[in-house]
Amino acid sequence: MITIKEIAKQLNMSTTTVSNVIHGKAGEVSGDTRKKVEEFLKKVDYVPNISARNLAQNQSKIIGLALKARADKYENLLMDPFVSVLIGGVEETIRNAGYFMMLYISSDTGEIMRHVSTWNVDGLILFGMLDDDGIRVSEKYKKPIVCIDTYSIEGLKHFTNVGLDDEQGAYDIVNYLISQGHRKIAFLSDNTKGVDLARLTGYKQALKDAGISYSEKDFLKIRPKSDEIDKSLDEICKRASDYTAIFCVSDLYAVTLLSRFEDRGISVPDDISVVGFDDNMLAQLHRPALTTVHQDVKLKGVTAADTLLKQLSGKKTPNQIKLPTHLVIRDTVRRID
Amino acid sequence: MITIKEIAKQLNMSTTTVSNVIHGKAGEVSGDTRKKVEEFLKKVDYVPNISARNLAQNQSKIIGLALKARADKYENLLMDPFVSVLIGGVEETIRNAGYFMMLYISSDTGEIMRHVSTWNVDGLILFGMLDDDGIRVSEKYKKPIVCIDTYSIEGLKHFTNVGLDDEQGAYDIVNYLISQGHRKIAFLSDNTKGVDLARLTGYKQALKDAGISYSEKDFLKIRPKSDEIDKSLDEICKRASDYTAIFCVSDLYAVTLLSRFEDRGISVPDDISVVGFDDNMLAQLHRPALTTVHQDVKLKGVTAADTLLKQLSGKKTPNQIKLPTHLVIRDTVRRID
DNA sequence: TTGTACGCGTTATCAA
DNA sequence: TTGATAACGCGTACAA
Repeated sequence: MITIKEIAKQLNMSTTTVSNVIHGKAGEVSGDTRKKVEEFLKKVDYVPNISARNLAQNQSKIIGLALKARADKYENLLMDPFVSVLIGGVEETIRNAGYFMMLYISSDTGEIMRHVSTWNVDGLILFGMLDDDGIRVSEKYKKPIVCIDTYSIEGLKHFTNVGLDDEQGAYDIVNYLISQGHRKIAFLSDNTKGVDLARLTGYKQALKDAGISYSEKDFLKIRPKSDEIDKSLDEICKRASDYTAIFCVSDLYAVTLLSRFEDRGISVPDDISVVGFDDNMLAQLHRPALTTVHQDVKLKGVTAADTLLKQLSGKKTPNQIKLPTHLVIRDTVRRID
Repeated sequence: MITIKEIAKQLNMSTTTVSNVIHGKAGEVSGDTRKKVEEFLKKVDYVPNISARNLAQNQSKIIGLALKARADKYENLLMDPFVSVLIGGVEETIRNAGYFMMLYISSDTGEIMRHVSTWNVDGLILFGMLDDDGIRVSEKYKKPIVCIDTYSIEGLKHFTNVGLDDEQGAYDIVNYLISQGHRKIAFLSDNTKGVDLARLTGYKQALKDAGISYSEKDFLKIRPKSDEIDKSLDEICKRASDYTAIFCVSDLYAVTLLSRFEDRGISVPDDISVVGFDDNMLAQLHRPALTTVHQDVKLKGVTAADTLLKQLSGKKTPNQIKLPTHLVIRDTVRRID
């Protein structure tokens, strides 16, 4: 690793001049020396030392992507196709802008914050924060923050959120179910916070607008931990006969349920209709193919990164960005009369 | 961000003392001042500036995970469940060891190397390198490198590889197919390099050992790019009737094929048997559930990271680590006579 | 046991 | 147009 100092010595000039050439401060250096330096740089394959640069400039060119893992969910957050596609979108955008991404997965907000300050991260993208996590973060960290899928009212005051019209998406698909003659529709999820709450609200609203009543027992709770999922799935299967359709809060759950139904000889959509939310690979590859709500997950990641980049360059961004959804009708809903 | 200097000033002592306390050099500092400093550190929530530390120590505490994207495959590498689970395993291991992970996705080896040297990355995990990529890397970069699933003979000379007994796994499942009476077995993949070559070799060997001949046309080539995949899948479907079974090089392809067969009214396993490789979520959730070869992808990531960590602490590691596979028999193979 | 002084590689300020 | 020099925050050899 050759340094500027060394280069300057070998070229018999000052580090300033070399540095100026590197940064293309054309006005400050004669075309002649510029050429000489540039050639030399190429020859020795000069690569700047980012630590030194960061120290001198008090910045880092790093954007942190902090994923807060829910302890009760997967052992491996990246198992979820949603998460990985999201990361892909963020990474690509950040890289193209000349920044670097540091991925940090943790269920401990404090740990995330310590990490972010040691590295002097220039900006932060937060995913999976619930309730007041975000506020705690923003008290410590005074640089730009963009959230993904965060719905806490407090959080929204402090930073911009990139989300989805979850409520509308849920409303649309439940409404579609109703238009196909369904009136006994259950909702399946593992919690009632954040995104899941928004989708639950859309579901309830659609029922209400159609004059269908909702009661607590229409909420089918799945427990995703590997040692519990089988049991909770069995419970759900038993209660399935009370309904003509089930709206699952995600494709992953919908497809999981579909498989379980198939194993038990329950035929979809003949015996019961099932719909999901996300439109990911699972929904597309499964047979029968899943009727679901489409969202562009990669775009979500790209948008979040773009928004942060804008803030980094001093631009204002809206407080709330909502990406659209649309219905994807495939083969898991039957018209009933 | 408070600095050591500032702390020393406020406490009326030298930076050395503060630094010594931070690094737990117990012998060098009296219990009294130690306590005083420790309390103060906690109070002001001191966080070291990593850039400065790295500069002073000429290290970075960063481990780079470089994924070489194949331009002809997905638009988004992280779409592949294999890749994302792998990343999860690496990240977790690295984080638990007090290191940080920097993810870098690129199809340009030179770009990866520039990135790695600017950040003065302490060690490197490489995935997706084919042929001589690895050698080019190792010429520039003199710190520990661990490869994942790299089979180039040249590469193996230079650094340790964490792989799988791909050949054996392929041999086992093709052998299973043969034991079920199949003799017309096709191989489906998108290339014949690296891992795919190893699996192809296992497949051919199993055929050979059973006295079944192989010809070029038994290689069914899939083209995974989104604008080509439909066409190539159609071609494959047409040729499917020549075979009683198809061994797909990955679960992703196997499940993709399964869906396509279903759409065309070809019944699996009644009309044709299909097997995959990986045993990922797709294989488990699809119905009929896929008969496949299991590999522990997360363990692969964990092992790669562990191996690198060992090298970082000066230990020797074997040149080649091969993780085992095992057969998972589910519902996509029919016994024929 | 504690303090001083310097080096790490870069950028920035100011003078020449 | 160029060069000397200070500063960024930390670790550490060496002196006290």
